[in-house]
Amino acid sequence: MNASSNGEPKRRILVVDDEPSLVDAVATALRYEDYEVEEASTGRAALAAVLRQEPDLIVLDWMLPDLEGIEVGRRLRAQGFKCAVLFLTAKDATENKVEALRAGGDDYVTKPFSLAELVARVQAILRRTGAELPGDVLRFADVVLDEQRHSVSRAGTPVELSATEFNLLRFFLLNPRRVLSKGQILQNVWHYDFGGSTNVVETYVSYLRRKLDPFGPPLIKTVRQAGYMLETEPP
Amino acid sequence: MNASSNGEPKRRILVVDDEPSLVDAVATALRYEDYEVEEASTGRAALAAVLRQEPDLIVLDWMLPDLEGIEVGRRLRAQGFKCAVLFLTAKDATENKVEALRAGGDDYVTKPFSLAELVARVQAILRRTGAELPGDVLRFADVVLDEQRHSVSRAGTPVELSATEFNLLRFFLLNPRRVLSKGQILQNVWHYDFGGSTNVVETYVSYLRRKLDPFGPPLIKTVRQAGYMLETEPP
DNA sequence: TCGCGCTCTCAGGAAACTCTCAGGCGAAGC
DNA sequence: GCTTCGCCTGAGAGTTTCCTGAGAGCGCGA
Repeated sequence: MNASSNGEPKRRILVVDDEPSLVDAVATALRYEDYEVEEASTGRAALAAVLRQEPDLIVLDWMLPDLEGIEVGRRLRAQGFKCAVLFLTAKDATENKVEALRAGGDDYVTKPFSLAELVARVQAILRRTGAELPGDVLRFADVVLDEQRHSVSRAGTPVELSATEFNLLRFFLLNPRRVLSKGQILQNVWHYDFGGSTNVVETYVSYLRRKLDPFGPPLIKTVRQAGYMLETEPP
Repeated sequence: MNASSNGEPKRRILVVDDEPSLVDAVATALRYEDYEVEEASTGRAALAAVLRQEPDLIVLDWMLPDLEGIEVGRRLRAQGFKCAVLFLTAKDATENKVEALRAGGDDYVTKPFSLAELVARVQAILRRTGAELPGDVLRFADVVLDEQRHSVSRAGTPVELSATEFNLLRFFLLNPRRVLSKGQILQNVWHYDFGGSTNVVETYVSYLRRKLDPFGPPLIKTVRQAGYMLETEPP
């Protein structure tokens, strides 16, 4: 599994070490896992890069030409950056490990390390950090609805929906591949106990189709005399 | 610093290992750091203890008499427990480490380990998990809010805020990219239990926008019928 | 007591949204 | 082929929601 196979934005990683070949190897390995990687070779460059890139994680060498890696970590925390830090250290003494972790590092790897282990650690940390990510997310085909952000996108493109449109789509996403009668829809989305014309439903289905279909094949199928159904055409 | 010096409830930790002396040593060290610690010696006992205690973190031996530690971790995840896991493993092969991390464990320590290191790791993990706890500085995009100095700046320029404005912005910064309903905001910023008029919220959002937006793109997006959200426009 | 800043209410206006209506189109049935 | 019926959708009126200027009340320090 890579970092963005499901349409989520790539996670960003900053790699900081003064040895170009090492930075290169690590960056390549991480890019292969589909992360967005930037590189820096000094502590100050790293601080600047963080401001620009806002990475989710920093792979940070313990020994840098200008600032100690640990000092870089401290300054970031002091400025309110919460991103995770994975220290690279050549020293093997427990003392230093403890110091690194206390300084706000989330983990460390002792040089020399295998790329496989480093990548695994990175993934473990990001899985943990991933709290920012999906709230309650509903998906169907290439449609994503995020309840916390009240946002909808299709095929990666954000789509603006009004409140009623949003609720209607939400109801469809909760019942994919099932025919929903207009009565059911009225009851669940409009909270009408009953009565009333079902034309509102038709109108709003029309709105949804107009907003969603430009980005892909039709999603909402009408089943005459029965209702509507969220469905993708079989290829 | 210990776990509850600031009046927060103690964080709970469950220690699982079949070697009593080890459990004892670890538990004692953690209690010394002011965590609330329970102990278990088998996988099944651990599962039962989790149900009872709902710990924030589990220190889990890789090898247990009945269930493999990793299996305990899997079952917990399967049951929806999200608490962090720190594995204790005697095996030193990278393969196994990688497997553990991939299995959803959050970290691991190789036996033999020093208590100092273990405690440091525990604290590092809980610092992450406990991200809810307000740090000293909150940041979103180019907005920085320092709780200690009670100061706010955007794009480097200091911005003067009244107390209510400050608290409102603080609440937004604690919940970035999430829609906050006016009711939620009233409850958390104004501490109104009831559903009075939400016009105050609108007024203060207006104030915040007036003070913050001159320095950059809009930050607080209104989501009609739903609330407000701290967000930056995607470029 | 006065002045000042802060908090909050109120109300007008603008914008967005909801829903109705009616004409048109296509499918199903005769 | 023709009719009937159900569905689609453009237009627009009515309603809701939101924004914001103005100002009253309050507390605090001078």
